[in-house]
Amino acid sequence: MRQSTTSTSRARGIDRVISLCEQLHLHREPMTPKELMAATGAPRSSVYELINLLSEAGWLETGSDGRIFFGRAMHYFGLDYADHNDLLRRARPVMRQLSARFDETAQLCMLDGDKYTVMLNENGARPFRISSEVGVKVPIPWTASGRVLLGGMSREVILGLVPEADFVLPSGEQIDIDAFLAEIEHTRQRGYALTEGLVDSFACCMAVPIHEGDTIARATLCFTVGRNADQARRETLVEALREAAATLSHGD
Amino acid sequence: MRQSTTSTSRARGIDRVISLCEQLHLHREPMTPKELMAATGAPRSSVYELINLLSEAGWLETGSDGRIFFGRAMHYFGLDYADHNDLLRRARPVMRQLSARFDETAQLCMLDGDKYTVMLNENGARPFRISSEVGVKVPIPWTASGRVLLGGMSREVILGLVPEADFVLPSGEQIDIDAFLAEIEHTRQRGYALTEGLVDSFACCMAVPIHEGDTIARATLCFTVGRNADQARRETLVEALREAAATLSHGD
DNA sequence: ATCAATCGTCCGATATTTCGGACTGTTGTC
DNA sequence: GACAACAGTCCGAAATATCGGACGATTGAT
Repeated sequence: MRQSTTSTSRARGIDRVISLCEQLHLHREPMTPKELMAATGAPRSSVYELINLLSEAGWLETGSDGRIFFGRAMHYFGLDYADHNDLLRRARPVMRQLSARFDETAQLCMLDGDKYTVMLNENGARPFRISSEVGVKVPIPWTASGRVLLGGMSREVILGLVPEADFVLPSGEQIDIDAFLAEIEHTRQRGYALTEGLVDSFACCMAVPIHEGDTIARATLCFTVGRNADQARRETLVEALREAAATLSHGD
Repeated sequence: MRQSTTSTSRARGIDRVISLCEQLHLHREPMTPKELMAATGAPRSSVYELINLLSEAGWLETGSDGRIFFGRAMHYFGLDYADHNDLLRRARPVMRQLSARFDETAQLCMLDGDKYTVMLNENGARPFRISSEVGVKVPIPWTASGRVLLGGMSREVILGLVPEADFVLPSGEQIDIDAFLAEIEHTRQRGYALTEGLVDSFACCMAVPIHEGDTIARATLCFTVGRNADQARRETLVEALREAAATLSHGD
């Protein structure tokens, strides 16, 4: 996505549309026109005009409480995307099956800019589970997927790719770069990544790479710390993950 | 969606964005810039500028063949819509289960303007099946859902709501209004709609209403003509549909 | 190698859109 | 009931984006 501090004044109207939609997405909740004004920095009359234009096209809808959110058209467009993205389409049943087999959450993540993004999330039926919303973006070093990505990269490339701020965990803890590099190397040799209690103290994720063209994607299994703890079980999980990833990797 | 013959000259830039996305959705396939120029009627440089702006924001993506299609951002927005739409969210598991139980296609349709639109489509596992893409729009009189909708409406209201052209079936056959009204009345008394070989000679659909606020929605089961033919089986299907619809209907 | 056709980018005059603010209708307070 | 605050619409001067066309890059044919 585009920086919110877009200084360019080119195509302001369209920038407004884009930033309005991004704000809606970020809030993940319907917003009032007032909130949209504040969030986008657009003047009142412009926001209203935008809302009207986009509502007419079905891009936005106004709820019974007067709040604005995405409309049907976005549903259609989003499904068009998911249908046409080869990897996503093929991955859905695979990830669903993976999730069902172990009754844990299976995810497909893709790199989007300098953040990992959850593109598919299939939950197990377990009453308490680790789960994310599709579209959630997470700094590379926080994720198991990211550790797989960085495997084999030089220190310089890694430091260039990852924004400094992303080495600080949500807990406030600073990731030690040297220890991190060592862990990445370990991950690379092992062939899969494992994180425990990193983003959240209860989350445990395993990730393996998917190779498909230039797309940088990872398949992960997520569960709560403590589950699937013994080594044999973990081997089984990793093996299943690898198999899934192999199915999805393009043979070219 | 908005008429393609929008004569208003207000906010042309945004109109262009809207029409570009609508064209992509209509074609259901990635398009070249050239095709987009032709489809939207926008000048060459404008199309390129649009593509660049929207690509930068992740709204569009360029495939390896140079064709343009929706990008990741649309996926996020679409899922936001589906997550926030109460009915859709609750309906997904219900329709999935309905589909699984009979191994037929279950759909949730909503009225969008004067057309019925498929909002959820869960396929049975059967190798040959009746199915639609989410987002497909169908004239009211062609659908079982539409017959449920019109139940109880006066002749005048119905003729005002349904565009004249929609009384002509894909086969070219003209629907006789009087027979149609009689059938609607029959449908209303029976409590569910049944269409056989209407839109397509092999499609058979059953629909029941879902009551939830002002949203006009229907649950349907679709299968090929000839299947589920005997009366007892149909009763079972209808009963299950009614149950699903009751689950989804809001108790207010 | 040359040429033609196509693809994509860039630029600036001009036709268009934006946005401050006035206006109307609605809601809530005293 | 009077008033204030708010929500949404509308307008036109001023600020801006649009699009014709020129340009360079790339491809393909001869």
